[in-house]
Amino acid sequence: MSSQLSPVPERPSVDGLEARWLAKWEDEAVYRFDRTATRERVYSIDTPPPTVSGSLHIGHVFSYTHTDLLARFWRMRGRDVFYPMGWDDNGLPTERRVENYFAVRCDPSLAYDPDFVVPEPAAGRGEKRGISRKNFVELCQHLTTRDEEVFKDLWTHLGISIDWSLEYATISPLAQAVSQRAFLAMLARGEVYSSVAPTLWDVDFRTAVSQAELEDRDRPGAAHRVAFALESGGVIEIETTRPELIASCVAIVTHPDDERYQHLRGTSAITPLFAVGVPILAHELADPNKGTGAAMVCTFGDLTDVTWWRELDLPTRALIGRDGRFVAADFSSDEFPSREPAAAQTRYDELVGQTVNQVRATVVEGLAETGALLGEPRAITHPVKFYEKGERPLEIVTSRQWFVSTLAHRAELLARGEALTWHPDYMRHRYASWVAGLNVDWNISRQRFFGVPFPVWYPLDGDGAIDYDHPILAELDALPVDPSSDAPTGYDEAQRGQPGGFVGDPDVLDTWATSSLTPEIAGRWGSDLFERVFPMDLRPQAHDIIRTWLFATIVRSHFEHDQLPWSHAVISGWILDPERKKMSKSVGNVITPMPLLQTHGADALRYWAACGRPGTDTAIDEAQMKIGRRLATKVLNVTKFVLGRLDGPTSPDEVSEPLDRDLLSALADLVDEVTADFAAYDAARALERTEAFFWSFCDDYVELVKLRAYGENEDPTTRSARAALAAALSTLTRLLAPVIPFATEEAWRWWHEGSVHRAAWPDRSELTHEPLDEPGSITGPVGQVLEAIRRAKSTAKVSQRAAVARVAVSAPPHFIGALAAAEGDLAAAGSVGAFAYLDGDELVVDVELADA
RNA sequence: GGGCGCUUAGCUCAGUUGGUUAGAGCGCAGCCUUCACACGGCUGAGGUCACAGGUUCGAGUCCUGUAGCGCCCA
Repeated sequence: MSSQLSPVPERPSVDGLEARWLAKWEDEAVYRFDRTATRERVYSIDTPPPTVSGSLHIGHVFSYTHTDLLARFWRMRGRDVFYPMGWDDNGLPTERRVENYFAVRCDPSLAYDPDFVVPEPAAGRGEKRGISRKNFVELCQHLTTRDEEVFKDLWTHLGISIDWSLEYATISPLAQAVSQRAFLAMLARGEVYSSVAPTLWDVDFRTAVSQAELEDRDRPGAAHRVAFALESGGVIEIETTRPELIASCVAIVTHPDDERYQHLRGTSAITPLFAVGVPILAHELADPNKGTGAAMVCTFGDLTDVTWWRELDLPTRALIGRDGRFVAADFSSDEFPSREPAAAQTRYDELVGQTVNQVRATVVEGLAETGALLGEPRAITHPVKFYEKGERPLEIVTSRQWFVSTLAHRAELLARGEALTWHPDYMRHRYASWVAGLNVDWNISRQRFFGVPFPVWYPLDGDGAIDYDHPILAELDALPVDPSSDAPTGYDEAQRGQPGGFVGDPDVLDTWATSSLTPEIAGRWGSDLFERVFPMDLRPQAHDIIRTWLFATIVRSHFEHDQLPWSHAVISGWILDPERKKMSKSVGNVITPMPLLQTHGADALRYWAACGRPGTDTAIDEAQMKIGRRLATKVLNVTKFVLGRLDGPTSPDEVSEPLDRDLLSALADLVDEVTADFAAYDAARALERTEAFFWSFCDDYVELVKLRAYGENEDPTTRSARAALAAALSTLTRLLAPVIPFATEEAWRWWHEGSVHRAAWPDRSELTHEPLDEPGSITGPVGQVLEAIRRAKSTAKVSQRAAVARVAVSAPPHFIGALAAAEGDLAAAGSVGAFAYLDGDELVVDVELADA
């Protein structure tokens, strides 16, 4: 049997432990989920699938370690831990990475090239080669598969206790089937709808984006004051930052209480340059203090225009096309009812095909020439909406999109957020304010390529026109489908695009519309596994994706399962660089984890991460990693020492000496506290306590009992010391195991068969019968006097081994009693010849060194 | 504009429901080559708890306000 134990090396080291134990864990399937476990026994984690096309940075180490600490705790507590890992590979970030990496772009008009070879990585910023959609998707698959290996390698080396047999990817056929099934279920229940509507649009990526993907950026702009002629004579002045949209103006609005414009309400104005009549209306959102208090409503300059357009039931005069350039318009039509159609047309035709900036310059010039521009444009800085990954301001383009109905369910979604347990608790406000601020339904259509297709086709009528009102839905057992290559049931592929035939929905789903289903994907929705793991226990994630991933997952679970997808959300902070600046690619301060891992070791990095409080941003700190490494080394060394003292098995029942019993009583309290900390999702606090106890165990207790533990094995005081050392070491090793899994495993296997990571979490019942007194009532006073003896030697600049002739202690009786109970140990540890005790209120220790 | 955090030793941070003299680690200084560990150990110095009021027998902790930093939402 002892051959199962791992040998204690001459000089223990933390170097090289990773390689040994990773292989062994894999071999022994230490982290394998037991699929037969019932829900009560399971602890399930909805792991964040990282976007593998993004760069791997130290922040990943941080947050994923936090989750692993909890996984390891619950596993040792006897729960069957469901801890899968997935990759969020579908979506625009991957497309962009593939485009840049290989210098290609997707051209859906091209035919598939079956002989296509994966190109060499592109060197510079050359012209991008067009390739077919299918070839492009294959290239995305190729690169993500490779990127995933890099991430997997990091998790593995960090000792993240994932069950790799549960790996998933959001572009996999499984995920596609789940996503399509969930979409169809929402459609059947009326929670998703398609409509032609004003949509936030990125003109570079040429796709719609959702509210969750917006960000405001401060941009320089100019307020132009423009005079509109009134039909009744005179003018009304408006102020706008987007004069280029005057041709799409549909109304002027003022605040209902704004008395300056009371008399004009209900009358009409004439747009400059294009001479289109527009009504002057009232709306709450018109700010009397902004500009002149009168604003022009265009279709569409911003989201407020959309609100005005909808609520005031205004016509549509859309001019900006999907590429961000102005499209043709007919100024003699009902859509653009110009009073001077010929002049307007001439003026406008000049603008067609131009970009927003070009049109603005031309229009401002025209306004100036005609005298409609009042004064010089006033330079301002104002927030402009951007797609978070985009480079040009978003436009609003009218197009057909699929929407998930969120606004109508706002109150229920807020209630879900209330019911969720947040760590830290204040993060719930992020969710609440996001949900409260929703102003459009969730647009899930993306006009892109590498994603999950909508499982939908549309019939074509006899003229070849698309009938959007009667979509043909995929059948459940056919999922996943790709409507661009699969024909719907009842149709033949030859009918694609033919009158009387069909067309596939050309769009793909928003990435979040699939990754919001990670519980269903990882849990194999529809199989028995799902019932064993759902709803999950834990959602760990960073705070920047509360409005996307967390929100979207709640939405889906609310609709699909009428419950929360998990009971706890642990929100991790960000990693800052050593100067406490946020890491970002553009600043160039991103730190990659692998070199740090190689320098300091996995346990060291994990220790640093474990010190970070939930939700708190943490600066990268190599000094802290060194401390972690030292802790790991100490575990090895103290274990080597204790094992060197043991002679055969021990039992806590042999712990008879007061000092030893007191140590275990204090340790029993520690176990309770640390267990409570972990159960409250505060691993940092658990570590802090454990670490403090561990060092005091090494520095004081071990030093005190060292000599006694050397004694004859038959001596009860020797056996007491040995049994206490063994019990304490076993307990502390297990308490530290989640944080430093490699060193604890190494030390544990020197005297245990099987993994510490499958060992039972400590319980106070292992350690103690009845405490003699308040825990610490002996180790405390003994420690204080030991410290005084050391101080005396340190002050006298002599070795700690130097002999002490006499120690006189003046203290209250209970203190003296504690010392007397451990006098032998204290004498041995301090090389003290004699003790003298005096009654006193204050502690006074007088140390008389022996002559040298 | 609304909201949420943060501000404690040179640095990074603990400090749960108010309760002796405010803690830890790092760094710094001094000492000790000790038979588990020099990738170590021992000891020490170091703080007006951002600021101003208030509640209380008592405030780092509770309340109000101010300032600075960060973030979320609009």
